[in-house]
Amino acid sequence: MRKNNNHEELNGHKQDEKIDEPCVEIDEETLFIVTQTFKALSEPTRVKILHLLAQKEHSVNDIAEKLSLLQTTVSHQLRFLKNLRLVKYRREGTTLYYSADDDHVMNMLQQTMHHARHH
Amino acid sequence: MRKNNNHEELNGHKQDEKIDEPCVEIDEETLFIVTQTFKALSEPTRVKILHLLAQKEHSVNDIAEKLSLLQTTVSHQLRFLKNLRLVKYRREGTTLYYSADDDHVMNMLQQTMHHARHH
DNA sequence: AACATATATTGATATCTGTTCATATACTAA
DNA sequence: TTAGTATATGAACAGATATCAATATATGTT
Repeated sequence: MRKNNNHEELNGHKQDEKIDEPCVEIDEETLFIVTQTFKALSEPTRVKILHLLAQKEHSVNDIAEKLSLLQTTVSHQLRFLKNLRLVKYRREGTTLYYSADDDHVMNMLQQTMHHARHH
Repeated sequence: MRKNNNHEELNGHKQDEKIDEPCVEIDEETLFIVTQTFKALSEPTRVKILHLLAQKEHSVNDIAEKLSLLQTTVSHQLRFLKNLRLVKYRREGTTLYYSADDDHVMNMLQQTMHHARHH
């Protein structure tokens, strides 16, 4: 593999207009965000977690128990999702309640699951 | 990793209704299709290829040249996309012209790119 | 037939990544 | 403070995978 996966170089070449035609070249920043977003939805564990959070907020342990996963596994995946701002959390004592935080992505997930179920 | 990635066991437990509520458990087949679909969109090379095919059909070599990729790399990714029925091709002599073949996925890609460009 | 072109396939390799284990941190209560 | 609970972090391992190089296949032309 020879990919440029470091998100650091987000230099500000913003003066060129972002035309929204499909024939336009994809700038690196857009490409990174898009691929990362889809990557979040490309793993069973993360999809299960997001699907659970689509109903209502859950604590880390709740998620781990409901999905039969280790607490540490859930925590790792939640960090991934939180870095992408797909989930957020609120604290209550020592418990963190996570919930979905990106309507566009959650809608895509529901839509695609529906699409997959009906062939 | 301990995942069940083989798509073979698609046993027919179809008698239970496919309710379309978010609180329903995800069956393994749906989960597999959904994650594979998103995986297709989770890599820069494949996104670039699909974005190119969003405009019009292209031959393998055209794609390779336009994206500065090796022919063999493009061929590999096209096979991946074709297995998921995201692209199709027509033959003209020795040349294969590939084109997009899944409106839902192509719309998702365009939508998400648009979404990413505007924060 | 031989040759040229376009694409596919196979194998090797390096990189990536999801999970696990061990441990650390954060908060609460006594 | 100490103990207990909930969560996060870091290292390491194993499995997955994107790319590359070499080769094979397929089609068309002469």
